Amino acid sequence: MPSPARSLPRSIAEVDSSDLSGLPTQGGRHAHHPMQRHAVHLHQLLHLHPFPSLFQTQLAHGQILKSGLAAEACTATKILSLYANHCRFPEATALLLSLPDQDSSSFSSLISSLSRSPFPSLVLSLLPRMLALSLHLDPLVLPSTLKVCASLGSESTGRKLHAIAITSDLAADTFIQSSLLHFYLKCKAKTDARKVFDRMPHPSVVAYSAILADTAARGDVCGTKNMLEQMQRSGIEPNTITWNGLIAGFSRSGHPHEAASMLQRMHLAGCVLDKIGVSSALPAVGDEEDARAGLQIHGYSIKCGFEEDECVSSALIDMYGKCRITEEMIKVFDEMRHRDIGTCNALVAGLARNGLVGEALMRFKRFQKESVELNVVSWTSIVACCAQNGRDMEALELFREMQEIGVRPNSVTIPCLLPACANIAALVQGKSAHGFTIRAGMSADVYVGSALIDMYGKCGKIKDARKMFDRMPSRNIVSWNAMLGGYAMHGRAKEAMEMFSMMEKRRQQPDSISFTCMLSCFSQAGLTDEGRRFFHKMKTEHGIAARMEHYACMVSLLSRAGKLDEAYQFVKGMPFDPDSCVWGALLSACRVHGNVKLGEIAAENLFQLEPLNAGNYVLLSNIYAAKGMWEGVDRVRKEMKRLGVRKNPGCSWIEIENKIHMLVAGDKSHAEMEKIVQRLEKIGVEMKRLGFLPSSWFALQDVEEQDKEQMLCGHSEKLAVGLGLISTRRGSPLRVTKNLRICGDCHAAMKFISRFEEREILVRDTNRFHLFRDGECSCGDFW
DNA sequence: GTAGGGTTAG
Repeated sequence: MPSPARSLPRSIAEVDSSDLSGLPTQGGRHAHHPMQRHAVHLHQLLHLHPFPSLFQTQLAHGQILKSGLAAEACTATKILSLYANHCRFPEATALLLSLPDQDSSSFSSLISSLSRSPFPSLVLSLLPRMLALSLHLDPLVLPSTLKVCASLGSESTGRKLHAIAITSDLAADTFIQSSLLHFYLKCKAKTDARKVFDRMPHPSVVAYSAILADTAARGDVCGTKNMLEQMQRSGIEPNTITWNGLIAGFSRSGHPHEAASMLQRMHLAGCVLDKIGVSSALPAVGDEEDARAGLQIHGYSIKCGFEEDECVSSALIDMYGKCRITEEMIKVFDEMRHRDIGTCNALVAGLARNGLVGEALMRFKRFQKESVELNVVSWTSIVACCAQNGRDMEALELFREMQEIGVRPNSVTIPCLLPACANIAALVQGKSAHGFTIRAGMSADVYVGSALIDMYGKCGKIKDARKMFDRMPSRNIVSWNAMLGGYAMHGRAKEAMEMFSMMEKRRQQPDSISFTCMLSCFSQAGLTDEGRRFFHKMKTEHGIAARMEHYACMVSLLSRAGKLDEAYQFVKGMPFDPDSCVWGALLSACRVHGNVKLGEIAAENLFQLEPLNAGNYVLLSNIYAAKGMWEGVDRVRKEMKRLGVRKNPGCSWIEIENKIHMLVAGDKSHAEMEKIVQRLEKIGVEMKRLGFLPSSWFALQDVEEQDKEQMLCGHSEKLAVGLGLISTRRGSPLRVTKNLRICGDCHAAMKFISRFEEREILVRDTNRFHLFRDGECSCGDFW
């Protein structure tokens, strides 16, 4: 016998007949003819030995290949089943397909094993051959085969199996019916699923469970309840699986109250919640309000000893993350003895959701160090985490790193990454991600498409955004809103309105976000009456109640058009307390229009709501400075000092030759800083000479001399333009993105630079795009 | 031989 340590042949062809010398022979008898000898060996090996090892199986396989004994169906079938016993499914499949004579029982038995193996997809390589040979598939194997088709989404094969079931008179079998039902539900062939169900004379509890879980998951509350009633009327009681399916379905479709009610009914029916029920029910706990229910379920899980189940724990982690109970979330994770990748991912996502980027990145790096096999979900989570928390450059870097180590981004990764490109207008990287989606065959994905529209829009490429939109094979409300948002940012009211009419024509219902985009667009474009009309239309024609962001847009719309008092009246008439966005819109308009009185009211409210936001103090201070009210400036500055509020540094990005450069106001660390400053100073001299004196109207006035000089050319957007000027070809356009609103001083300087240097400059600030061309700005100074 | 669970997306 070969020792187990002996290395296995690398391939069947490598097995030599001399390898058989070590095998036991029967009573020392040796056959003389080589063919006979092989046959004896094979006989001994396969039929007399009780449990041939994998090595022996491979030897036998090698023998029949060499000696032409392959025609012996019985031997081949035996080898086939031995391979299956040793979980060598790919070899078994290849062997069966290579046999000249194939019989239906070998196919059926191998398909049956494969469907339960880690290689269910191999079933799909056997089925076409079997169907082509018109071989009969064992009816007992049909349900598991359909299950494979369902899980792999192989719709056409499943449909063929349905036809076979009908022609072989098997369509009345309850198992086959339930399997067909499940198959059509999985393939989202709703009508066919319903047909199968309706044709069942007596649906079983399994069939009811499948259809109930699906109806609940589609959010059809009424349909689910009716079906449940019908089931009970026909004398079939739901079991644990039925209840769990209902709970999971309602949780997923965003009906937490229905899920809770099912949980209650389950309890009343005497069914005990198992760990699958726990992990199905937890996702229904969506926010702080439901946290009590979540805590109860956690207590119950501890009592039952469910917390060691990875699914239960990751559902708990997710629940605590959504309820913003982060300490408990981390505790659940840290107290687990065995963590799987799902739990690690849930933790990273939970930290990300709560803005704990540093902790998320630290944990992620620790997982890498501990050789946790991070998958595409883990990487997507950490990329999303950075992109959602302003760490855009790190998101891009992580995206690069994941590909470098061979983790392939999927159609979720891309919509997570693209906002990072959009935030810092990293057009080259965004385009490269676009290229990736085309190569990966994701072009039809509606989430990917919508994220690309958003990215192109925010990178200043509104025409490319529209091209993307027009090419999408299917669109949803997100796609439409991305396009509307793009037009809003570019102040293109005409196009936005055309888009809106197109939505109405194509019966795409606008949602609350669509109206936010429209109102913001009208605000950018200064179309007060249109804005008022849409605000009204939203409620009367679409039944959408105005939310905080709609009020903020209206305040901005009115106040930027100079109707400050009307804006203030509007705020006072709001049905709920205005938030910082609403007061913030009023305060920035007060700065533009120099209204001290209203500015003080808005600022006072903002200081209450967000005492540590430096931007509000700076705005108020600027309003005072513009009027020469130095004691006001001083008061604000002292208040900032008292509270320890520091100015949020201005930060701009510019992309030069595939590389994003970040410039921070007052930070001189960029390698080219000396040249940048020289260039800007030269421009400053020219501006002075030609009478375009930089107004220091918008800068904090009462500052030390050194700061004043820094302010003159230290603003980050100016530094970025300076860098662009010294490092790109003459005449080529510059695109700059800023984390704050562009200041008046810079606005004037950009106009000058665009003419003096003959450059098109596109600056995106928090609000909108400003296209500077030949001394003018697209916003018509309405910034 | 058929039905139920956790993690990434505006």
